[in-house]
Amino acid sequence: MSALRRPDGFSNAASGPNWLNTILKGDCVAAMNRLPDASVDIIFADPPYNLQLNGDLHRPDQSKVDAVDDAWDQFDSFEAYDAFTRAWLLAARRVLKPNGTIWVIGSYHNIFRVGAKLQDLGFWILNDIVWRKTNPMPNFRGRRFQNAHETMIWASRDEKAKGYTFNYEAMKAANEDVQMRSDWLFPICTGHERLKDDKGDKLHPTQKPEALLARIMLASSKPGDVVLDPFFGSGTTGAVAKRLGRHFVGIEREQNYIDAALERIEAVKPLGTAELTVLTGKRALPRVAFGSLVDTGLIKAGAMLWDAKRRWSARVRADGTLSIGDEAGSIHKMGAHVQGFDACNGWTFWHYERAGGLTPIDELRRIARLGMEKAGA
Amino acid sequence: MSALRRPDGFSNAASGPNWLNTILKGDCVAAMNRLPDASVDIIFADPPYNLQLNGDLHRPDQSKVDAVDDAWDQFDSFEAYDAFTRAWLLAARRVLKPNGTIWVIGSYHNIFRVGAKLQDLGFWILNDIVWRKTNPMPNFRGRRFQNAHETMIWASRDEKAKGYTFNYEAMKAANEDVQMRSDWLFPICTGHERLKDDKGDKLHPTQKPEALLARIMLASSKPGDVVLDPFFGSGTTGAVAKRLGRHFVGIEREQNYIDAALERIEAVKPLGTAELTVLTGKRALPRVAFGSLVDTGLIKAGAMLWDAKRRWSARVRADGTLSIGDEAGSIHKMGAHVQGFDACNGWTFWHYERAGGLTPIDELRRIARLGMEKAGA
DNA sequence: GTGGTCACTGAATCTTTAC
DNA sequence: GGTAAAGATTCAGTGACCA
Repeated sequence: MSALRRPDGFSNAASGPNWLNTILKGDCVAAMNRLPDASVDIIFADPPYNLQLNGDLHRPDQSKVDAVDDAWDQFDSFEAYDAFTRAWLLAARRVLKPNGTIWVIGSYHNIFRVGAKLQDLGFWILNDIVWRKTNPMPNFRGRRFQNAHETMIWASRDEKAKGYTFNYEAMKAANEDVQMRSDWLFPICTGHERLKDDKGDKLHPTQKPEALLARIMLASSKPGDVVLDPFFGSGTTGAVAKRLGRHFVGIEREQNYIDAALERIEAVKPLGTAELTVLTGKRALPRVAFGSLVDTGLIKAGAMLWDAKRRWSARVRADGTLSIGDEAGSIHKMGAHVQGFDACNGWTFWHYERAGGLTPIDELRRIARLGMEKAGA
Repeated sequence: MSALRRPDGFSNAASGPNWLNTILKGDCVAAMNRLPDASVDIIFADPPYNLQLNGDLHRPDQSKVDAVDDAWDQFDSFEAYDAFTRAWLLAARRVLKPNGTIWVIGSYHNIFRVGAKLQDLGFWILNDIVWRKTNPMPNFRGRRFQNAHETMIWASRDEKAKGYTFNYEAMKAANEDVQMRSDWLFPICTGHERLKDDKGDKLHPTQKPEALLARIMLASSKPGDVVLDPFFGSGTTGAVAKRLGRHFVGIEREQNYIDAALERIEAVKPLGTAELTVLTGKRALPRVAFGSLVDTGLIKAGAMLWDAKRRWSARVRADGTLSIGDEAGSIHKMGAHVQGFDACNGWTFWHYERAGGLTPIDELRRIARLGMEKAGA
């Protein structure tokens, strides 16, 4: 294992496998093949886009656009690009945990090929996410629409993997309490965040903004998770992972990018547990069994419950089930039963009498949780 | 040709081929195969998204694909969808004019496969456009991001086809005078625009908003162009085409959709010629040789020209070239020369003295064009 | 410090016509 | 077909420098 020095500041510096929080040098497929099966929680991949640029492009002021013409972005054909994509996706799939997810970013030049190959290999697309750029480069010749976005695909390892991490509440809380949409707005990476070389030019042609990676990790990983980036480049994934209390594994071929990324990551200060808790949003609320409400006396065995319009009623039994005539079952089952539905949230369907009106039993659950907090549970 | 009755209100009702402004009933590949080569200007296609093959899909040989519950595994399903996509894209490519363009809309379920196949068949992607929905359906389970957009691919027939229509200036003017971006914001189709069946339910599951089609046609077609929609459905393409002075050809298999679309299109009132006039830029104006300004006396041989800041000057020669010291050449060449650039627009770079100030020689070109108009040239 | 000007820059599949 | 010439074209920033 050609693990490089591990940057400072990781709590597990002395523990964990030797490839954790390091940058592996070399080809991404070969490097991934040296990692164990099912060893990473999420993968962020920013593969070559295969831009297929022709000649030079000049701005109206005659200055030349600094194009991405690096050798690593050159492919002979779509077939060659597809073969490359298939190879690294296969390697990535093996190292991904069964409930892990993968993110791939691209533009219209490559993203359709990547998406099709993801599906071919059995990955299951969860969302396509549009990164809308606040400040994209214009279309200088006025021959197309301004290319103002890039596309990310978020996919689970396979269709049956339902246990992937999605911090729904955290995303909602971060989005003014409405669901986070599939279109995200961020500036491109400029200013001081953009790494520069000795001459003051951009170090890497396609450095991604940290805000983008932060949202990805906050949405789809937990503190302590391992994030793999097979096209590590300037190390944005590693920097954000360290700040957010995740572990990273980077793979990169070029030594100058590795050096810059290590230095960058070492300078990152991890957030404290308290700050991370805030970012993670609402903690998962403790589950409350309806029966425990009976046990603790919040509601008494024998009490009557109604739906909001008093069309149906049920009696609370000592074991925490409801009975209606001869039938009995959980609050959910019985709510579904009377309505003729397959499913029902009994907490919001059933109500109890209080001060002459009806109150959802969810209120009792809330009270029960307050009691659990006080108890330090 | 199984052309149906042509809706009223088309100026060419008595002329044009018999398939113009009609809906062809049947399979889209078979129907397109009955149209002539290179006969349509743009194609808008909203193919089935459904990868479960529930009866909507046919193989290229017209045999029906078995429904979902059968032994078709995922890979076979994707293969069948790819074959279907390839078949209709090939047929579409033949009927598209050399400088025509195609729009395909889809979601993450199918758009990656469609995009890859477009590239495989030689189409050249110009943009991918994101339709951001103002009012998307929420994600009810809270297990993914709200799927708040759909993706459109805009492609020319092949890489070398540079003569496609793109009304850049009109799009820019419609967007607060900055160039139109690749992310568009529109509501989904609801309210009175949404066609209803006898029971008041939505007639078609995926009726697209007219605003979306309007932007597509205003951006990439001219009045009088022919717009083909091989998955016509409720006829949004036809309705918008008629309103915007374009011709349509629709293909649809289900008679109830055809009936509804015909009725809908007949009710549309076309806009007048004046309202349809498209803002054009300098590209559309007649060319003027600088020498002709000298010939007509708008500027005199021997006159001096300066750049806007009077850093450089040049002398007009009788043949319409400029001289600076020993060097001479066109207004463009000399403008580039003094600045050390490869290229320069001499019309806006060089200025002449008027009323004590400097005016671009482009003003003289404008005057010359006015004279050409009066002369009826 | 403040404000104004100017130079520079970003994953880019970026022209049209005449000869 | 190719080559050469004409001529059309940019948005949201950041940062340096100067008054």
